[in-house]
Formats: sequence, C-alpha cells, structure tokens
Amino acid sequence: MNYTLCNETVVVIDFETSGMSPEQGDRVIEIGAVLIRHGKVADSFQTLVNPGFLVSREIEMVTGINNRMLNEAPSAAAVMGDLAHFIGTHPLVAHNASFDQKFLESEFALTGKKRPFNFGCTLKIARRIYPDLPNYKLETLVKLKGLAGNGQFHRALADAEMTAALWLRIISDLGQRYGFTDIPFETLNKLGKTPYPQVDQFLQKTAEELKSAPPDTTGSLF
DNA sequence: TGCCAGGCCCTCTTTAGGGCCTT
Repeated sequence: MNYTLCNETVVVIDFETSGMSPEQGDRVIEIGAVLIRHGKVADSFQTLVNPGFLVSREIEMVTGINNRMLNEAPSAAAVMGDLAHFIGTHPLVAHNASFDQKFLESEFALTGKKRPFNFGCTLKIARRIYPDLPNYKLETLVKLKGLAGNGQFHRALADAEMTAALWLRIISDLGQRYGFTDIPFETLNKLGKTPYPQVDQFLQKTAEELKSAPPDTTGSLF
C-alpha cells in the first residue's frame, strides 16, 4: 500500500466518554491519539481521565473502563496540557469528528484554554468514496477494508490507531483512483463536506489542479 | 413519571421525520 501520498502531519484522536453530550455534563474518560507523519504512525498518546464522578454501568460495559480504573486516573485538568502539546498545531482526524470535536472543545473550555481545532472526518469521507457499504461504523470499515487492528474496539488508543489506518487507506485508494501524487489535508476536509452527487467531479477537478501545482509538503496548515 | 445529543443525510422533503454515528 502506498502511504507516501500523505505528506501532511495529522493527529488522529479518539475519546471514550461518560455519555453522548458534554452539554449534559458528560466528560472524557479516556484519550487516545496517534501522530501520522509521512504516512506512518510516528507517535502515540494515551491516558485514562478521572471525570470526577462515577460512570454508568452501561459505559463500563461498552468501554471496559470501570470506576476503579478511573478513580486512580489523573483529572482532565492534569492531562489537557499534555494533549495540547501532543496535538501542537497539526490538523486533527476522527471518526464521526463532530463527536470528538465537541468533547475536545468542552474539555479545553473547562480548563480555560479555548482554541479552534481543524477536524477531518473519516466517517464523512468514507460515506462519499465507499458508497455501497452496509454501514459506516468504524468496526465495519476496519473489517471490510482488511485493516490491521488488535481486535479491540471502544478503547481510545485502539480506536485512534484503527481510524489512522482507515485515514491512510482512504488516501491510498484516492491516489489509485484519481492519480493524486499528494493529497493535502484540506482537500480531504473539503471532500468530507462535498455534496454526494458532486464527489467524483470534485476529486477529478482537484487531481487536475494538483498535477499543475507543486504540492505543499510543509507538514502543517499553520 | 418522563425526560434524558446533535449534526448529517435521505426521502414518502423543504410548513418534516427518521436513521445513522459517536459513548
């Protein structure tokens, strides 16, 4: 598989949380993130996070993370600085990114460190370039695309690693399909927002434009 | 007792409703 099409450094992130909504008081209970540089996983970040209250039995069952584990974990305030350092100024990637983005922004806001994040979404892109799959759950995509994994789901680092593998597979497939020699993050971000009937036209046009312009390989949007 | 997410996307749509995806 040709991963060298991805010259831009990105951070793939996944959160396990106490529920679905930070607006309802839910908090992050585990952070997993991997840094992709030159098409390879170059670094990783993982920590449990004590939410300051007992999580439900349902969350314990879904994630395998129990309250005893969380009781011994550091608080969000203690780990968000390390996460910010790991992210740096790189763009972010997640599966169903709106979910992880709202929790990331909420946790940063609670520590008084508001900042914008630029997210790419593997769910949105997969729906556009793999239109005939039965569903677009991360687990389904990993299995149908034959991506490497340890068989574990709903743990933050494992999910981040599989999302990273999916991100790289998407880049590889687009390279083969449209002849990209490099695919900037921003192109993939725009692809995730392109109306379905216009996806093929967008990619063909973008591929032609990139062929006539040298790629920016600075590795960051900022 | 009844409430308990939100954004995206499709369709039997647009003066709406419901499924999907994340935990």
